[in-house]
Amino acid sequence: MASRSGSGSGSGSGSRKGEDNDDDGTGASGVGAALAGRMALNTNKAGMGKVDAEAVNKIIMSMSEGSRYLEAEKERHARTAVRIADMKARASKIGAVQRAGMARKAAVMLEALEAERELGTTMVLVDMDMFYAAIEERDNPELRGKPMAVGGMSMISTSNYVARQYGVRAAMPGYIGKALCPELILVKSHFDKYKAAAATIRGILAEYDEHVQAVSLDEAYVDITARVKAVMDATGSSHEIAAGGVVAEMRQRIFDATHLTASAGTGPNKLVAKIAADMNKPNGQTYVAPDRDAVLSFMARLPVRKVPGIGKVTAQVLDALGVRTCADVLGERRGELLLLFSAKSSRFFFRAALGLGSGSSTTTDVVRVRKSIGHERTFGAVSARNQLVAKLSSLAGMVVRDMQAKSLKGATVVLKLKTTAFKVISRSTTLRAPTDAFDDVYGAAVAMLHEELPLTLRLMGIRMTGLVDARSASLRDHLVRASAAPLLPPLDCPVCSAQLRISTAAMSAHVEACLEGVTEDAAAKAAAGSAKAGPAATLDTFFAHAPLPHRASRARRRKKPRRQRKQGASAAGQVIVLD
Amino acid sequence: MASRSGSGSGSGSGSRKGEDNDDDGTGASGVGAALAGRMALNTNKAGMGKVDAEAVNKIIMSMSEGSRYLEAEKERHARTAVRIADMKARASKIGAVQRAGMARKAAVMLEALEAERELGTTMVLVDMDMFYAAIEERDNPELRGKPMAVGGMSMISTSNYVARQYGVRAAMPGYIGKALCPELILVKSHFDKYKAAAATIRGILAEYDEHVQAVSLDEAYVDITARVKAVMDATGSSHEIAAGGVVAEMRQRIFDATHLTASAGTGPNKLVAKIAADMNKPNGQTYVAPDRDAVLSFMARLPVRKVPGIGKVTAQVLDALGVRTCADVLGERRGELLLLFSAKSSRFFFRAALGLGSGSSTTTDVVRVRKSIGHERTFGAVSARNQLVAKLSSLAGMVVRDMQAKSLKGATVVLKLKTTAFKVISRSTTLRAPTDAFDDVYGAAVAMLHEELPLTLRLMGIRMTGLVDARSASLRDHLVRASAAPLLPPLDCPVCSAQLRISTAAMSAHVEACLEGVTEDAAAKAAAGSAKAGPAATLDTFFAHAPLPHRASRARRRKKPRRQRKQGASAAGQVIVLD
DNA sequence: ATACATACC
DNA sequence: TACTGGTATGTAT
DNA sequence: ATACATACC
DNA sequence: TACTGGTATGTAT
Repeated sequence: MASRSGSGSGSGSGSRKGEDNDDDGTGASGVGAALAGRMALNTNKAGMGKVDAEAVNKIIMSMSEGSRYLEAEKERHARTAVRIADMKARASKIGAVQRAGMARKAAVMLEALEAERELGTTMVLVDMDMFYAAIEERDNPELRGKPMAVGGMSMISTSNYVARQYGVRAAMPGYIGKALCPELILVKSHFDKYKAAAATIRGILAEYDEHVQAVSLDEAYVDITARVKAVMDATGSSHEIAAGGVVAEMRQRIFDATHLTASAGTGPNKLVAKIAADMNKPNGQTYVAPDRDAVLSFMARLPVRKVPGIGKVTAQVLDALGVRTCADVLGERRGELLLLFSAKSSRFFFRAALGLGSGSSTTTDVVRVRKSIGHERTFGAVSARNQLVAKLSSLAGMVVRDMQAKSLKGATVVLKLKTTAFKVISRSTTLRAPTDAFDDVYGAAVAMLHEELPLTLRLMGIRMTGLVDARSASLRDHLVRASAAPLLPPLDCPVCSAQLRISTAAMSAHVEACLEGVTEDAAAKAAAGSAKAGPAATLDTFFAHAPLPHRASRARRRKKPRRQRKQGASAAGQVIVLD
Repeated sequence: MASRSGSGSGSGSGSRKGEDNDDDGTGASGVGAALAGRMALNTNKAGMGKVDAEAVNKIIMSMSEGSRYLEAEKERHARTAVRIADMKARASKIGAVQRAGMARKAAVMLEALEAERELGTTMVLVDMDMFYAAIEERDNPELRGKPMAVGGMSMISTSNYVARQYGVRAAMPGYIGKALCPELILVKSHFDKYKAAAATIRGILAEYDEHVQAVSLDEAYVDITARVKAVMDATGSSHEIAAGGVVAEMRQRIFDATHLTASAGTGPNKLVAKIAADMNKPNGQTYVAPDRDAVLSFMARLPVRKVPGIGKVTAQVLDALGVRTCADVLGERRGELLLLFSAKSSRFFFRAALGLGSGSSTTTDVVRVRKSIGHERTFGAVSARNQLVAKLSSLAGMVVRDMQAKSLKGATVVLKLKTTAFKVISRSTTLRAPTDAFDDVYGAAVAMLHEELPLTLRLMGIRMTGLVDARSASLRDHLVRASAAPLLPPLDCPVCSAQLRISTAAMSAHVEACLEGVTEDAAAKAAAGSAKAGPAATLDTFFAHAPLPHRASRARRRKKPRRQRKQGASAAGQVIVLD
């Protein structure tokens, strides 16, 4: 249930900045209040100290009154309510014996997890303060001290701390911001400047850790283990002093280079570092010692909502079970968690509550591989087929351009639609072979769109998944086509060029074998290709440090339409995929 | 990849008996020989000591020459070959570092598994010797000493030990048996007698363990833990002596009551007991002490093929990796297994190689719940729609009758087809709600069949899955319809005028069938059949000891056809299912 | 494979 | 007037 | 959810 | 002449 995003999921243009995007309940009660809470802001956040939450929520609700957006929100809220009710019902049915048994089982699991604890790493999360807004203020001093946000009337990316006093924050529509604070200045975004600053910052961070992991333009993880050790060895100072000094130095250097402030968190893994960074904002730093007790007491009082991966829905569900803090996760209710959530979710909760981080032993070994590429656009209500098709063509063009720029092909075309009632629909088609051709992508998308129309839409998107390296794909492609062919004509081996009249099964075995002998060759070609491809034209905050050669994923075959899957067309020669 | 059937999967009418149904390779080499090996018999089995494997295989192959069956076998063999080649290729790519790392990981896993070992139970598998054949010999002494098998020209269920000398064994077509041994006597089966004997035997076994678990008519697990302990306490004898005495007594009592001999295996769990029972056949017993070393040395030299759940395909794949015995599983290759197989499969291999049994702590706590009910029939080549539809109606009648007799309803109708080329096709439809109504089952099946025709078939089957208790289902049904089915109008069949509240797909199938004049007929037949067919009308060897109250599984909703899933029809009120 | 929900910035 | 865009992942079917 | 392969008796 | 029938489970898509 909880979604766990790994180290580097990220942000494209228009992304909102993280320091104030919250949404939890206020202290109010009742259904209406609960919904208000769902939409409203959290006063616990940086820069929100003096906000009158009730007044702000009242304005937000009045602005949304009767809107399609609010109606859709209510729908979602109703579903969460049903889900919570169901879970509570299940919880109430748990007998004392079962409860005790599960609590014991949870204790055993927790012990096993504890054994995985590693404290040898010193990780820092550096998080730029109100990044976009800070850059705009820096470059236009007139803005300082005034309520300001980067974005437009439809959506705000980041707000400065003055604006936050009024309840104006990221992911809020500009017109609501204006309602909250009529003097609010909305500044258009300047991504080139943000990217330039981000590059400067990364350059500095890379001096501390060549594998610095950028999460977004304004956030990055830096492994300072070696650096801290060197300082300790040289100065004889404690770990805390050494780490504190290194982080302070990093922040100072960033400021000197960019005139932007950063906050930072230091801990034995990314999870702790990330949470710590949130505790002393803006322009501050927090340290958690690489010590079991220090980590546990740091986590204990933490609301689960602060754990990255536990969002508003999961936090609400947990709250309904009486679980609010990480200590609660490890306490009396631990057995229920095991019983009521999936194995993955409960394990994730337990790991987080123990402050254990994401699992993989070292941080530098995780090679991020892009898994999808897509674009989506919001527009005014459109029903006309020809208009929608035109927009789709434009989206397909963007996606194809990005795939080609990255030498990737995609196997599955995902069409995303959002109706004017804010209902989101997704449809997907898996192609016979991965493609980067406009006609394939556009054709599949249009076909799916036509299946759904008539609709009145406010958004469409196209995304490609099942990405493979374009060059290795063409080889594999051949293989797949050959092996899926119904009858058996003479076949050419795409690798050694031999023409063989053998069964398709034998042929695919042959090609596999040939492929083994050619791998280095292909890899070399791939390397050459990527060298000249150069830095991508697209905004590329994600995976900024993922090595180029793309791990080819399993080739996929398109399910043949049933009509064709007749007796004659035996399944001979299919490529059997191993588990 | 390996399929793990639990404690009690079983046998229906025409089931072959287990003691000689093997199929592994002989010592021959080369592609042809490998295929021969795939089809041929294993001379390692009970009663096959003097068989000239090569001669037998030659005859078998010559009988099958050019048959559709053999062609289909070759196809399957080719796929396994590709799969093995692919796995070997993957294995060859494993670097030394990765190999060492995985071997270490495997060692850790093995240690964890070892911690789960339980030795407190004494389990026996009682396996009747050549059960059906023994009963026929018993009741017709003329057959003794002559080569004989129960079955017909198309299929043999069991053969006696004389016939096995000729290579005649279970799961072999009778005409091949005749070719191997022209004097072979084929005796028709008499299931009433077999069932009567089985009931007598179970009655005896139940005196030792009231929860005796019947696997099939001729096999059962008996937990004699308490009995053995009582004997030890009373006589002061060792565990081995006490257990040996109890098992010998059981076998003697079975013989006294039925004049049939049994073999038995004794061990600390079902896995060990089952394998042990195979080691001293016929009319013998084998004991494995409840001691870690005893179990490990018992398993060590065992070919993996002897592990229940590792069949001929998995054994071949393992063999290609150099894994033949359970010791091999735990040896140098253990890292590769972890890398090359799914987590479930490798864990299963490891557990088995350690002699650990199926996992659940005690044996008596596992309540077997039937998960599907179905029927299938082989017939001569048929292409005609009306004939196929008529057969389907008959199958639907059988399935519906069985569901009603057991007070079950099924959510999903699975149609199974086998072409005259032995290609197996399955199609399934999940209904709006679980049903036990003929029209629903038949309608869905016919609709799917029509989607596939034209085909020339040799078999059809219908199976229902997603079973729920019929009474609780009707409640749930209401719930599901109320929340998930926005509009489900009653439809009138324009042919028979019946007003049916079924899906449109089912309806159109119904109409088609009506047009062909099948439905009323079939429905009438089915009704008549179910009326006079008592609860015991079906052969019921499976789950003989499963308590009646059926655990209701999650209700399912049928995917609405896309046309209906439009903007207006919001998803409000759906039942949200928790994880 | 497909559809959708959740989460992050 | 007016509630983003890009990506990953979990879960159910 | 759907399709198919493997396995057992 | 001629290669079953009933059930469970794993895996991929």
